[in-house]
Amino acid sequence: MRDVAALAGVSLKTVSRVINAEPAVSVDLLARVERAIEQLDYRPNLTASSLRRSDGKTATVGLVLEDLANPYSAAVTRAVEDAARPRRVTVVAGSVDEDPERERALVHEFVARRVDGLIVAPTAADQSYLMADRRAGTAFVFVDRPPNHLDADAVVAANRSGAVDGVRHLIAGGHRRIGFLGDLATISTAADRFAGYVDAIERAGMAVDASIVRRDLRGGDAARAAVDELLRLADPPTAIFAAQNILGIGAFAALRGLHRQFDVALVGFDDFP
Amino acid sequence: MRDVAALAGVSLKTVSRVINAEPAVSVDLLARVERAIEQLDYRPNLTASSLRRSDGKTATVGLVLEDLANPYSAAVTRAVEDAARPRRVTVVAGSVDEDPERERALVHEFVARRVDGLIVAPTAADQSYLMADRRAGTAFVFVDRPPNHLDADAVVAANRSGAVDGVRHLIAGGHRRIGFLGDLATISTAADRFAGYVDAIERAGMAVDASIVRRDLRGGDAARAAVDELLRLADPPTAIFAAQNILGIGAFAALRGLHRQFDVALVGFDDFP
DNA sequence: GGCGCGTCTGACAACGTTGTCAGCGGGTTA
DNA sequence: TAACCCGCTGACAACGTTGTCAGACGCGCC
Repeated sequence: MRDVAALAGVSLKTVSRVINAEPAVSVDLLARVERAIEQLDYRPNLTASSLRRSDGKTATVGLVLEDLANPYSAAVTRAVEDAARPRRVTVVAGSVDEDPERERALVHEFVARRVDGLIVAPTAADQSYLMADRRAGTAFVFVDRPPNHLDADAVVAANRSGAVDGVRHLIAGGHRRIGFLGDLATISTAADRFAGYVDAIERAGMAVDASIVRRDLRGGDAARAAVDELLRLADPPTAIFAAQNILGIGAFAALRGLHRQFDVALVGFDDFP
Repeated sequence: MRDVAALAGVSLKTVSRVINAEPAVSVDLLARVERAIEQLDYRPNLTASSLRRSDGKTATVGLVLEDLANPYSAAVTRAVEDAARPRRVTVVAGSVDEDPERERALVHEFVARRVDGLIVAPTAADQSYLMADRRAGTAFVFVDRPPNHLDADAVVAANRSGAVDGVRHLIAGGHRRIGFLGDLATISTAADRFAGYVDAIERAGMAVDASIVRRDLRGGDAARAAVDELLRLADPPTAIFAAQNILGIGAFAALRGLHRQFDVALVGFDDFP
């Protein structure tokens, strides 16, 4: 900026005014400054600018998600980007991989970069550690799962009622033995979906059979193995409710591998292409 | 930081030394400062720090990709994050959506934030506009497609030979009429893959039949419609080569919709779950 | 001619941090 | 005893920008 001011023969402040499109600049100087900027390929330094600015805003939001490569996190990232773009806000993102330590580290890294707000899919059992940061001015919103021990806004799916609907659909199709595949029981969404499964089964006057329930499955391969196992039981399920997208993909692959994709019903929570 | 220094009864510089783990601090002061940091919930300001630092590094890389929600971009984002994490580097990312204007805007936004380097999947027909930024110290690497009119490193797939392999596989399966589905012909990877298709067909002593070639397809729905059309031809293809993941997904859906998934062969470039 | 007002411009300090350098005290060497 | 070095500490300037304020100039009015 100094060079631009020198080349245009004006003060630093005038260059700053041009860059921020402040009105009080004569057309003459405006043109001179713009030419100098062009000539020198000057690029404003946003970090310096947000340091000095009175509101201290960095026009950045942080995204702390499960795994940027998984379709759900990717969709959230993209949706946040679309909301941020017209507001000229930039998105920084990181993956937690269900590691509470990593969640804290990411949050603190983003706070150190002074993001204006943070969108977090919580993994840790306790988010009260964010209290201090919130007091210091960082905004927090949670997504996918509600925070624990912290009162804050959260955007979550209708986990329980969604699972009820899915299982009812299978019951309506005449199924009486419906297997369940679920993620880690400690994850609140997984717990809610399982509760919905139990609900639907019991309200249909049936009992949950633990032998065809597989919880704490991590990843598609685990789901695949679980389905292989369920179908080898003496009294195998005729339908499967997969309570998460990756598990649904794994279950589908298993059924295809066994050429059973047309006679074993499959309903999956979440979506995938 | 000022408050921490005051509470610990030391100078700003000493606090700075503690934060940056510089060795020349007595254990006594170290403990006092750490206690003060703890007590005040002090969080260092990385933007101010990188402004002052001699190397001017921000420990940030920018990712300019096609669409953060698409599996390819998501996988790249995640891979970059995994490489960045151990180096304590943060990732900022944005979607271009094949819009050259957007590519420039994103790059300039990231440069204004003084990212240390940029990883770009180029869309614009000309990347020479980056010359000035590169001179100014930003590092550039390209991914998925090579840059145009700019000499820089790029990481790309074996587009041509990969397409040759895919089509040969179909030929080896006895297919003589192989349909082609391709993305915008202006995209270099799409052009290369089409060239590979032509190569394989011709080297097998056959001729490319333009009536079963569909290029410039955007998105799964377009691929679906194209397959519907191809299979209604008087002399329909017995196999389809889909030169991109989204197109492959669309083609697969179309075949299933027509219950032809077991008699029309399908090979797709790229991968998806 | 003097005054007030509005428009434009620049000098200066400040944002939160780190690089540089000088100073202090105490031990070691010639 | 003098000279020197080493470990530790803080004062100060600087990074690139913007907020504040004061000044210069032109214009219209009394």
